[in-house]
Amino acid sequence: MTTGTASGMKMPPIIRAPLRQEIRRIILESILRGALAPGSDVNEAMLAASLGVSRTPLREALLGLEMEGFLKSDVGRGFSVVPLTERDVEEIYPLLWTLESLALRTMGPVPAEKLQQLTEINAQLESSSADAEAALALDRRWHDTLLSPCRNQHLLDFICGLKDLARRYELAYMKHSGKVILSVEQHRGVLSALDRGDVEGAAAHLEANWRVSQEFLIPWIQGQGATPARQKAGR
Amino acid sequence: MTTGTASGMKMPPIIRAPLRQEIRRIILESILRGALAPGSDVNEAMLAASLGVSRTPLREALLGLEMEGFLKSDVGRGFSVVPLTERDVEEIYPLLWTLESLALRTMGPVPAEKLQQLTEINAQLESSSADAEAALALDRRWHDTLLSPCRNQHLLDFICGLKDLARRYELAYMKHSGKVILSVEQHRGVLSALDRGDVEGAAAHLEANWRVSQEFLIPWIQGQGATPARQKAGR
DNA sequence: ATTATGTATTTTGTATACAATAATCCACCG
DNA sequence: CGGTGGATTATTGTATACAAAATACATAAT
Repeated sequence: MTTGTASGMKMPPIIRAPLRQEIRRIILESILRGALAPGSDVNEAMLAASLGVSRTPLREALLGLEMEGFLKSDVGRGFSVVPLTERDVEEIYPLLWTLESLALRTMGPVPAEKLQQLTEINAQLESSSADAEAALALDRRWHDTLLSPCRNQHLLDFICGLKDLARRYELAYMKHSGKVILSVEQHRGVLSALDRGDVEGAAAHLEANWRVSQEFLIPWIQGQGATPARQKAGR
Repeated sequence: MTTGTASGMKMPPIIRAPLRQEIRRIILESILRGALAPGSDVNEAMLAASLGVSRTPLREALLGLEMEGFLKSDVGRGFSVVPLTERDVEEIYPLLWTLESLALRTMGPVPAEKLQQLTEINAQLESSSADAEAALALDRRWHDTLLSPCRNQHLLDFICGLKDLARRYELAYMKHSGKVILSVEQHRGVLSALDRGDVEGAAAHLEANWRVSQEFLIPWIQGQGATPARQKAGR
């Protein structure tokens, strides 16, 4: 008898992740944190060397990030980080509130236990609202928890991608302005509407939530002027 | 004096497309037509050879198609065509009608000239409704024309990807059943609503349009039983 | 001094090579 | 006769190599 993966034993299957996935995570983090500045060019050889991998899985990761909207590529000139633009903000947020509302409306009533959980997260969010980084993480957790009963995987994937795009703007805003966008009030609105079974009302509050963020970002990014465009790599 | 690209002459910039893009187009077409059967495995070496390219740009194309939802990949086992499932249909169509409605509502009033164009395309659609392939192409052109004034590029990209996903189901349906899903009536509904400036009404008709397609597909795919699953490559 | 031009260097896009994992086949055992 | 184990082959995932194109640089001409 072998001691290894015996029959009845529920071994969590050994998960091997492709290199491109880990690379993607690291690069995305760099983009979100601004380590890879908006507008800057990506040098594949350098980046590959600094990550200790070859260009093949690196390029696979870069192409993925291009499809998600973080990078763009021009033939013969390679990849560059897409700039932060007012237009992007005006495109992304309506999609977010529309799709989160859709998820909320189509996923059926939220169980009471989940409401409890959401109230709790929102309380944490209220107290820890000094630290921008932590506040964003909690805000995200709140939304993810809210929509976790949604069975539409395509929809959740879209929302997830859009949230990452939005996160870049929110992080940049908070880094530059030092301010934190607070969502506690809107979250409460969503929860109280859900509490009385008013899904449409909850959706309206969700929309308001995203709209507030958008309305913080737009004047700020306008104030930044063409800054992101000027940061366009050292040329 | 040189005869070539003189100064004032507006030369349309020579567009070089990366290989992966062309490869993507060809493979997507194969998937839509069913040449690459739902559930079947993709052999990279063979496919690369048959296309006359190396595995590098081929894999880049495959990864793109995976992100779009046409392929899936398991580590160590490579790519396979995702099966046709009822669940997928139930996920994709609500997204389509929600996002097309959003585009319609946010893009402002449709100019009269566009309405004329749309009426024309719809007439063509009505007459050529014998040929399934042609009908699908015209239907697509109608929707694309309708939403062409939309300025939200992210939104249009999402819609485009979803339509490709939907097209696979509709083509499969029409190939197997010989029937054609007709949208002429719903299109007329959209147009007449737009004609009287009723954007919300138009959005409702648009939703009805997609819903009809969905309701054709669901019973059919249920009838297919687990067929797509059984077609799962030769194992 | 400034623009044009030819050359060197860098960098991308694609092809090939290699190592590790998964599938296949066949002999052997129960 | 079914199933199990081990070698063998295929296939993937990653690294490296190479060719073409773009950038940078130096030089020459106006």
